Amino acid sequence: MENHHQILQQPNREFTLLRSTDFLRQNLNLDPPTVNTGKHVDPSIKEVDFFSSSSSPPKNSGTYNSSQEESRDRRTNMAKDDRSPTLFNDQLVNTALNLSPGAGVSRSAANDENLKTLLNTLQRESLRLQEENCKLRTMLDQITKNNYQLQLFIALQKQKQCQVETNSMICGQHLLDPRPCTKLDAQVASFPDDKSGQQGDPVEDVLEQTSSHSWGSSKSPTFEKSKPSELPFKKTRVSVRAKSEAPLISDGCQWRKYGQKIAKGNPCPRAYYRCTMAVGCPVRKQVQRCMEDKTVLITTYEGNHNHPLPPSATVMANSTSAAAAMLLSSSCSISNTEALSNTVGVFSSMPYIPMATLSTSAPFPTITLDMTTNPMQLHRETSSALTSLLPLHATSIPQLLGHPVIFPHKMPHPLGQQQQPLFLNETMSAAIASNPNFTIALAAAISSIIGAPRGTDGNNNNSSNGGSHVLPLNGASMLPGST
DNA sequence: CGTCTTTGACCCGCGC
DNA sequence: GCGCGGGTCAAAGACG
Repeated sequence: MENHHQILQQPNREFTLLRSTDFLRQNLNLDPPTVNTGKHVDPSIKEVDFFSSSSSPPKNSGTYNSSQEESRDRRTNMAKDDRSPTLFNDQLVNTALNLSPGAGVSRSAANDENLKTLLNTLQRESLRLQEENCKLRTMLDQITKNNYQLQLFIALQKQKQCQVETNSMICGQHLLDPRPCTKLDAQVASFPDDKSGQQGDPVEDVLEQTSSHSWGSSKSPTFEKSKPSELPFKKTRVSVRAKSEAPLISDGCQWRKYGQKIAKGNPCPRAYYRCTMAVGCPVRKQVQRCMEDKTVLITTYEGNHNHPLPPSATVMANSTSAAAAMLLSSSCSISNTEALSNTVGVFSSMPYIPMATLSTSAPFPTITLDMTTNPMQLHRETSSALTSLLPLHATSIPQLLGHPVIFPHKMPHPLGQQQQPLFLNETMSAAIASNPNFTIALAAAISSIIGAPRGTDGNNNNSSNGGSHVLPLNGASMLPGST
């Protein structure tokens, strides 16, 4: 744009342009100053507008005699696509207008004809490039999406293969009671045939069942009450344990504190937060310090967001939702220790997968993701190393898991500084949120739970005994137990 | 002045 | 039925 102004501000060139206007109007079948819309357009303004912006191409497109309709359509599409607004300008400025003093644009019809031809050609070329750019963007998005889906599929296939091998080795030791194939299994099996996720992603379909639910209070008028049998995740929670000196870990969402209580058995107060990124968002969280280690912050989430999230918040939400989705397997049980332990191999190459504990002793089933037991502690000194180990693939995760994403990653935090109390917390949340392996691990863990054969040898513990089992997300050994 | 936090009161479920 | 504990509400104050 500045180039245009600079050019236009030079007296000689401005003169030339005005002359060119006369010619275009008189000899090139241009409409008179009254454009198609009937509005009167100042000729000089029309000239400036002709070179001004790609987002507002000249209304008077009389220069495109041969392909006027086609060009108009293209310009319309181009105007809608404001993602690459500079291409059109650059083409015109840098190439079309040979306005160097030596060029000597004259009033001759031949030169103006050349100018017209050049403009026409370059207009078409720029439009073609616009379209190519659009296509390439679409392709890139698709490739990114497929890449992550492929990662997940490979992980699941590896896990399944190991599981089959293990089952063949230990079939004499375990009584197999194959659980009826679930939706997740079926969809994972057909995963390669799932083109562009149109048929629904396996994890997404599971997560869709984790519909919005209340924190558990029957008072809340916002949330529709339904029977637990209808909403299996109605009162499931995902708890994240992380070391943090700050009173609140930043997870990319906007929270409003609505209460605080001194819970019995813990002198540290428990704070209650509600998501305020959208009206009526049912997601709530509790934040409380661990009584044994006050540097450990326990954040418990419940519910699914009903609005788009920034990438970090999206993956965080998806991760916790995926953890909650494990509870979908309440009809399943985990007894095949070896089979589940095979997931260790799947995740062994992952830089950092937190330990996940499923507790059924609490009033509500709770998945606890322990970020404190990892040798790589989340300190300021190690934050850079940590983030370097955690690729920022946040944009690909939500596509898989069905949550729309508005913001690209590596953008300024949309919530401002208030929600970023410490760099440590931002790093911590980024560690959770930006790690696609974490989500892969959770998704694979879901599959391992559902895919694992049900033991009937009496070793199973049901939920009534209040037991818990540790999912081998970090290579830890699997404790016997079930939900 | 609008937004957010604090905090006491209230409601509800559950166990006895 | 009563008491306890968890969770939520809402008025008041703090803050930018």
